[in-house]
Amino acid sequence: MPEGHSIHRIAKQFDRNFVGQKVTASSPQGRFVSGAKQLSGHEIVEAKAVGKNMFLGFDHDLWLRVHLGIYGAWDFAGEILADGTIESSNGRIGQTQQRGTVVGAHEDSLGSIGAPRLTRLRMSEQETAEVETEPFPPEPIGQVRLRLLAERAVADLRGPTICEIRDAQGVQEVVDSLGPDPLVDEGPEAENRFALKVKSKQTPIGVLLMDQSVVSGIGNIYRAELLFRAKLNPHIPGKQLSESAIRELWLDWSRLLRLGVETGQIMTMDGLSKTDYRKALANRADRHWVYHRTGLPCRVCGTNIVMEMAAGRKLYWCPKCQA
DNA sequence: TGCCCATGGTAAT
DNA sequence: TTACCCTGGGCAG
Repeated sequence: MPEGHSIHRIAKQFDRNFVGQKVTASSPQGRFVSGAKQLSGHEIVEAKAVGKNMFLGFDHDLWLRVHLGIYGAWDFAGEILADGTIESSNGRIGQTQQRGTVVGAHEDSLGSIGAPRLTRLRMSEQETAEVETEPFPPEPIGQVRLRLLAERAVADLRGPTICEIRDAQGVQEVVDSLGPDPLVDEGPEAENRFALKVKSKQTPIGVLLMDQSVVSGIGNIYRAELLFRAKLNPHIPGKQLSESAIRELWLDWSRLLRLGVETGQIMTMDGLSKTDYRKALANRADRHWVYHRTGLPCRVCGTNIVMEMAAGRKLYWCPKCQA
């Protein structure tokens, strides 16, 4: 269920621990045997994310395209470097109530990028890390579609919607079909592309934001939160939005995506006190303005948050703030 | 233990 | 619009 920020974090993870290495590829589950055979023995030369797609480049013009869909996840194990920016000011990471999050002696290995530690790291819509005690490489857990085994690190892919081999041109075709991603397409050109597209559509903005050919990486949480932050009624057709409102949406998405990549969380509430911010990082229920808050009072005006289906997904919004 | 739900997307209807 | 893919967590029983 990861939105764009998670995919960028996963690509970074590959960049840190796999780029420059030859891997042995296999499909323990048996559903990607031929693909794994093609990749096996090749060196990973690049990892990049565009929206919710991740592309791993191998030598000899081999590319792996992975889309995690709603269930997918990557499990990393071995001597891997993890990104510790979710560390909060009191030096602790994550929340001890949440199963599998980082605790105790392991904290410092995630607090900064330093010497590799033996770790197991699960990257999906949430991230969990723990000290690995098994011998390396560990037995695959669950239905592993693809295992990429390097000398000291291993990555297991489970439950993806898409897992396929392409060449560079095939990758470009996918990228061309996607709307701009603020972390890939920086600068005014990307913003213009987004604005032009939105301005040309009669479709409600609440639907457009979920359309990956309009803008990349926004999922159901970011959609609801972006609209609330912009005080926009989700039903307004794209072409009826003011130019400045559209550009502000793009800028806000850029901000939130960067923050999400930094923290590993979909953090959409700003202006919080340090205490509240820590609470929000630790507790999903305190993290959003409207998402998943049907019937609860709006955090700004007290009006009950409503829910309706839009683009086949649940959309949450405040009828007063977003009138 | 077994259901329901989920931060996606596609194909069939 | 609906069904389905496919996995795991939460929660009712």
